[in-house]
Order: sequence, then C-alpha cells, then structure tokens
Amino acid sequence: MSSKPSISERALAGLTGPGMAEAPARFVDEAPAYLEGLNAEQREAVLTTDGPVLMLAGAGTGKTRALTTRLAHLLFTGRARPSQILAVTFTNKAAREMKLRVGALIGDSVEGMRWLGTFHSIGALILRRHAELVGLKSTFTILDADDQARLAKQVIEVADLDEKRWTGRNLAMTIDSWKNRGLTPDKVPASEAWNFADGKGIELYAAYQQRLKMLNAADFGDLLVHNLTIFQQHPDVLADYQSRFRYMLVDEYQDTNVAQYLWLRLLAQKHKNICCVGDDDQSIYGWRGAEVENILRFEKDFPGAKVIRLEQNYRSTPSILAAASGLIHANKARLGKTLWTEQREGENVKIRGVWDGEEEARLIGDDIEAEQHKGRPLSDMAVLVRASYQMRAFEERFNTLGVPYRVVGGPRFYEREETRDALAYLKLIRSAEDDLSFERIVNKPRRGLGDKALTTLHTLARANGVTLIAASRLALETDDLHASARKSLAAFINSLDRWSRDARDMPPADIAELVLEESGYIDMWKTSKSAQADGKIDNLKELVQAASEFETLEAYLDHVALVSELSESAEGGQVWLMTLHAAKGLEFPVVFLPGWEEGIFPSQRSLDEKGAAALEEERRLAYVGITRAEESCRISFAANRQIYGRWQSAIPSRFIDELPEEVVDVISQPGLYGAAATNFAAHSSFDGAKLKEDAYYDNPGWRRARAASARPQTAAPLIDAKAQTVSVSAPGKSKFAIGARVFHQKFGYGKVVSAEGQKLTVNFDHSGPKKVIDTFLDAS
DNA sequence: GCGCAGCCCATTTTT
DNA sequence: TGGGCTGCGC
Repeated sequence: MSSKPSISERALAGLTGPGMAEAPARFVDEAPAYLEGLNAEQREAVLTTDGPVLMLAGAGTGKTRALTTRLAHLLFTGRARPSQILAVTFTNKAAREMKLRVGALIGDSVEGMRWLGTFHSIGALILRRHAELVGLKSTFTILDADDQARLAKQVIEVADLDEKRWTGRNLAMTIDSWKNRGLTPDKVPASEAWNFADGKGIELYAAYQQRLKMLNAADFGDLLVHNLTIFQQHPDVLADYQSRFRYMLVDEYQDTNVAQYLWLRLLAQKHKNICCVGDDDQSIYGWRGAEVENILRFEKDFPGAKVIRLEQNYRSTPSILAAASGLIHANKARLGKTLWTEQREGENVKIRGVWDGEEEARLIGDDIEAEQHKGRPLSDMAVLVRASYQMRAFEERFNTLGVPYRVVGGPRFYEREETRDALAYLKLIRSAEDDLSFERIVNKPRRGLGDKALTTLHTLARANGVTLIAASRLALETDDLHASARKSLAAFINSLDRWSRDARDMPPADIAELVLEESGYIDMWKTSKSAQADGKIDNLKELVQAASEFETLEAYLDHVALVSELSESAEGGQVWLMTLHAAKGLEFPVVFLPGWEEGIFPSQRSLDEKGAAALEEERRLAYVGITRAEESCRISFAANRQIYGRWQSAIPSRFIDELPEEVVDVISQPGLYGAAATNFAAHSSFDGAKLKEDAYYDNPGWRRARAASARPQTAAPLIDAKAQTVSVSAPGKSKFAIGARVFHQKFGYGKVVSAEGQKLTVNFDHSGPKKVIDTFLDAS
C-alpha cells in the first residue's frame, strides 16, 4: 500500500484550499496520474461522477480499484469534501480495505471520511444523533443475534405460548425478515401476523420492540429501520443528510435488502449522485433478505442512470471463465455480462466423479500434496463447500496427512461463549440497564443464584418497573430470597458497584482484566476440566488485548457490537477451508469444489423452500465458487456419501451438466460408471434393493461422465477456441443466423439449427446436434 | 441448584 | 454421526 507522494500532496493541497468547488484546470487538460492503468470501462466508472451510476462489476474485474479511484477522483477534483461522501459496504473488512486503498491515493485526509463504513455502523452513527426521536437514549446498546433470540424468547414466555413450538430464535427470524423489509410493527400487513404463532406475530413483534425500548437497546435491524422512521417522520433531519451527502457509493449492491434500499433512496433524493456497484450474478444472500431485484431494476429506480459494465477479468484463465459463464447463463433473472480475458493459456476445469465422500477427501488431499511438492504454497489452495458439515471430512483427512489447514468462518470470536460472557460483565458495568447482560452472568461463575432467584428478581423488576439490578437492591432489603442467595447477591451487586466506579478512570483493558479476575470468571475456566478451557482462557486474554486498543470502554464496546472478527492473524502455509458464502470476494490459484451432487449442491432444502428462485441462487453460488479460481478449478462429486451417519447415494449436480463441455475435462474412475450399478448394489446399505439401471444412468451428469470415460483422454486443449474467452449471457444476439455453416475446434463442421441468445444448437456433421456457445464457433 | 443421560435435529449467516 | 437441549435424579 504505498501512496504516491505527488498525488497525496496534490490531494492535500486541493482539499485544504478554499473554494474547491471547481475542478483544478490541470485535471481537465490531461488525465491525472491515478487513472493510469485503468481500462476504458474502469475509467468511465471513475469519471462519470454525476447522476446515478450502476457499475456492474463481474468477478475479478478490478471493481475495488475502480471504486476507490472513483472516491479519490471526487476528492481530488474538489467535487466533495471527505465528509460529504457516503460510502457504504456490507462488511467491516470491505470498509477497512476501501479506507486503506483510498488512503493510499489521497493520504491522511481519508480520516475525514466519516461516512465510510458498513450499513449498520453508519446507521448506528445516525441513530445515536437522533435516538430520542424513536424513544431511545443516545447511549443505546446494540444487541447481537444471540441477545435478540433471548429477548424474543422472553417475549414468548410472557405471551404464554407453547415454547417448544415457537422458539425465540424463530420469532427473532420472523422479526428480522420484517425489519429487512423496512417494516415496523404498525406497517406489517395484517395477513402476515400468521407468519408466527397462529396470528400473534405482529403483537409479539410490537411487544419485542417495547422491550427493546425499555432496555434502551436496538438490534441490527433497528439500526436501519429506526433510521427510516426518523427520515420519514422528520423531513428536516432527512433534508440535512440529503444535502450533506453530495456523493454516495454503495458496494455489493446486489446484496441490499429492502430496508437498505429505501434508506439509500431517501438519502440520494437530493443530489442523485449515487453509484451502486455490484454483480447480480453474485447475489447469494437472498435467504437473508437480500433482493436481487434491487440491482435488476436500478435503471427504473433511478431514471437516467448510466450502466457501466466491467467485463475484463484479470483473475482467471479462459476455461475457468467459460465454465462459470456457461453455468450462469442458465439463469433467467440477470442483467447479463460478457466476461473476457486477455489470458490465453490455462488448464481445463477438471471434474472428478468418485465412489464416496471419503475418497473425495483423500484425492483432494493427494492433489494438495502434489501441488505442494511442485512448490505451490498451501495458502494458494482452497476447498470451498456448500455447507459446513461438509468440512469435517476434509479436516479429518488433512489431519491424517499432516496438512495444515485453516477454517474460515465458524464461531466468530465475538460470538463465542466466553467472549460474550466477558463482554456482558463490561456492558453491565457501563450500563446498569442492561438486563440481558445481567441475566447472562449473574450466575457465571456459579454464585448460587439460579433460576429461582432470577425468577424472583424478574417478578420484582416487573412489579416495580425497574431494571434487574435495581430489583436486586430491593430484594436485598426483603426476605424474598433465601439468606444464602441474598448474601451472594449482595456481594455481586457490591462488586458491580465497585467495578463501575473503577471503570471511570481506568483504561478498558485494565477494567477487563480486573473484572475477569475479581469476578472469578477466569478462575471458572482455569479450574474447568473441559477440553476447551485452555482455548477459552486464551480467547479471554485476546479480548483484554483487543480492549487495549481503545481509549474508553464505550468506544470498545461499540466497536465490538458491530464487528464480529478479531483482526485476523495472517498466517501463510495453510490450506483454506470454507463455505462458498465465506469465499465471496476472495481468490485462490487452485480451488477445489467438492460435493457437487443433487441434494447437496444445489441444496435440496433451499429448493424445497424457495423453488426456482432458490435454484438460481444456488447456481450463482456455484458461479461464485468457480470464479474464485485463478488457475485451476477442480470440481468433484461422490456417488455415495455418509450424511448424519447414514449412507446416501446421489447423482451428480445438474450444475455439472451446465458447464460447457469444451472447457471441461472429466476424470472418471475406471470401473466406477461401467460397473456402477452392480458395485452400487454390492456396496449399498440399501438392503439388496435392486437399482433401476435406467433411472440410474438417465441423467445428464452420469451420461457425460460415462461418455468421458468411454472417450480416450486425448485432451487436445482447445486453446484457440477459448482463447478470447468466453461466454456470454443474457439476451445477446448471436452473430450466426439459423442455417449458417459453422466450424468448431472440437466438433468440426455443422449447421446452426436454433439459437437462444448466444447459445446455439448446432447439428454437427459428425457428432450430431449439440449446444454450443457462439464464441466457440467460426464461420466456415 | 447441579450434573448427566438420553433425545432431537441437522444450510448458507456480511451486521 | 455428533452437538446442544431437556428433564430427571441427586
């Protein structure tokens, strides 16, 4: 990240100078240095500053570069001051990277970009300034998913519902989905009350919001929904922000939900300089409320919008791009892009069918070792799975091989039990209103204050309309509690008071350490026989360490509320293992994509729940997977697999069949397909059930696999055919008319019989009708 | 109030 | 198959 001094100097000069509304002349006459190395579309994306812009950035097309340069350009040319730009991302990581890279261009003045951050962090910032408008105090706490579920559970308890049938987590999810759509309880359509608890859904939602208000708390969804309420009810506040944000930039626009969309629309109304960056083909969070629709109808929402497509890919080989493009072409709901690359060489995408999941893990392990022996660093390779339960097989294999690996995702640092406990102590010290935190740690470590004592306190609190801490003080004056419990509670409350006092003039790390020691919390784990205890103690130390980077306890806790990751220790020398979702935005030279079987990927459960739309989303997920690969992409499927301890057989994923044959090598295992039926019967745990051979073979994936094993593996690489890459998508028109004679590198001469966009069916003289993509053909 | 045995269930999860 | 929760027995 080296910044070019000359540019930084210019930036600072420009930024500090008065009257910076006009662009300095030198930028008009000659292209500024920061545009160097950008391709034509990236440049356009940078220079089209005014009016709505949709930057459709395909995978690996240098999106971040275009986007950060655009920000720098706005600042350099004096179009906006750092504080007049709103730049939103979804993840803290993306925000951090953007800030870093803009900083490299413009220097220290990036610190003035106060409105660069995640939707939630900016929402929180705005909400703190106007909290009283929605009945909160500016010191409100932010609840995470776990708190949310616990609060929802309490609401269900109070409503006296069957808690087995209606869980807190379910209610929290229902409420979340309403919030994702920007709906406050009064706006939820009455018919949707039935989404939960036999018509009580909306009531419960309202009760939940009421509880939040009492706790002076907001959940993640509220950070945006409260913003919307404020904007709608207080036009003066909205107008203020509308004027302030002269330019807006939104990353990963395809992942926005309705609430975020409304928020953006409201804020963009005045200047209308909104630039949304995204890729409809990489929208994979529909199940969390993301609406691909938002990006698909951008041009309607913002009339006069300019759409700029970044299509030159700098990441992958032609075959990988062709495979990904061919696959995604099967989707209907998309804007359509044509990715291409200047790269010419590259191996085909490899597809391997194996007997079972164990073998799959073994072969991938072997491949990884082979690559390693060729000198490839382990961290250049990644195994990407659909769901985390698929990871275990690989972890086991890597462990036996002694291959170091690293799992991304999983329980996040700030969501772990011990971290949350420790934070609950700190939150309670900061704010005595935090009943959820009180409940969490009042008996951790054990203080003899269990369910019974807690119920007593709850009753007292409710009767007097006070917090649990206040109720505790009352209880100490009465004999509602057993003498032993009372004694213990008194000591606990005493400690809390003392820590609160100490907290006033101690740095956060010292308070954290003190509290963890004095409360006996650390000791609880030190004396624990649990196998995880050591890890937990380490985590607690890390937490104290993390706190030392903050000046105040408030600053630290606010940071923690919105950030789930501790800054990652970048260790090389490990294979990556993660879900496809977690891999979005990353890239690796070698990518393994196991488990491409019907039912697993696409996931049967998704399909059952949401049907065709889900299938498209699964396909986008597959697209994301393939496009992570720079040099080598290896897909595999297993005929049999143990899932939840039960053997199941599966047919290859339909996605395999959607990959263009030209760029794919199928590595079949001798005997697997030919003898499949008999083998299957012999090994099957199905009690001798005879397989219907026809049904077994009659699916495209197996047909292809079998065809491939029959065909000699000459593997004549189709470098010329795929050289200029590649595929094609949505309603484009083919350059070949129906009936035209064409030539294909692999299949020879033929005649076009039908066309669907750029996907043609060609009747080849020698091999009969096949579906091929326009770009693989030459006129004959 | 605590601990353990048996039971149930099982995606993806930016904040 | 294994992790998390509940309910029972102490």
